[in-house]
Amino acid sequence: MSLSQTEEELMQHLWKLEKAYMSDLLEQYQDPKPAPTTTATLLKRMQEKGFVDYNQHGRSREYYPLVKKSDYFSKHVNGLIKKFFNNSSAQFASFFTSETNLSATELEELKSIIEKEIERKAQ
Amino acid sequence: MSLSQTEEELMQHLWKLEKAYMSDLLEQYQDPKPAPTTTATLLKRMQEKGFVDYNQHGRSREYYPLVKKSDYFSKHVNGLIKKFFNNSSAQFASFFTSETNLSATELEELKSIIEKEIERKAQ
DNA sequence: TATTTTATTCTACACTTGTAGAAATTATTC
DNA sequence: GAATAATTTCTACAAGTGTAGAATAAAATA
Repeated sequence: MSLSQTEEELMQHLWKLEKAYMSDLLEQYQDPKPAPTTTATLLKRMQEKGFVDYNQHGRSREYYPLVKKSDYFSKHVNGLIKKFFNNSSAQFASFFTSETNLSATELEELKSIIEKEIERKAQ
Repeated sequence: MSLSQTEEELMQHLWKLEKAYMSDLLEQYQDPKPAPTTTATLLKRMQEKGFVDYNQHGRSREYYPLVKKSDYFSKHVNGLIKKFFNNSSAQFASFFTSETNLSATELEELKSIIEKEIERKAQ
């Protein structure tokens, strides 16, 4: 089971806050904010799907994510790579590098990341 | 308007074939293949969404994609970058490099792609 | 030409998603 | 303690999605 668009947006807020009450989550939205009941519905569905849980704190609940943002994200990227590049990360990387508009600085940065990664692999 | 999961799968087949009749598309599926009516419904919806069109060839239609796979893909990646990395491609690239399991060779390859890209940018 | 096959449209239906009001519950404040 | 505010659940409903049968039309074949 995966998150829908709006559920994912809410999840982003929760990841950012790490844990949050309803009111905290509502604050995160730009105007026009969704109705509290809307957010409550989403949280309930997300809980059923196993993406969040909560601790009852007095009258209300402190929600927290059950999946890490990085894991969720990795799954997405890997899905993309699988679907569009026949499961080849290298092909993806190549496409990514030439297609996205990385600045010269960003490219240099990326190059050094890769060099470090090559180092690390060589150990 | 975007493609749903199953529509996207069908689109992949169409991208692969470049143009195709219903029967060609049905062939692309593994067993259990969807009912022809299911595929027909999807094609119709995809046409309404502006992702495919067709040429009437005698009795039936030769479908073709209206959007390029690379464009569609770019949009996806950019969406991901925006959502998960606050719109920083560099941050994404860094994450990508350390998280995916690129082999030493692939890393070297990627490095040289980046070097070429740096060259190109320097012009 | 009559029959079979193939492609398309229409209709349908269950499930998911986006959205939120009504009602119930509980906490807070006057 | 009574009124107000916040939280949650229930209910609801329109769109979108996954899936395909019935009906139709047209083409291929016997």
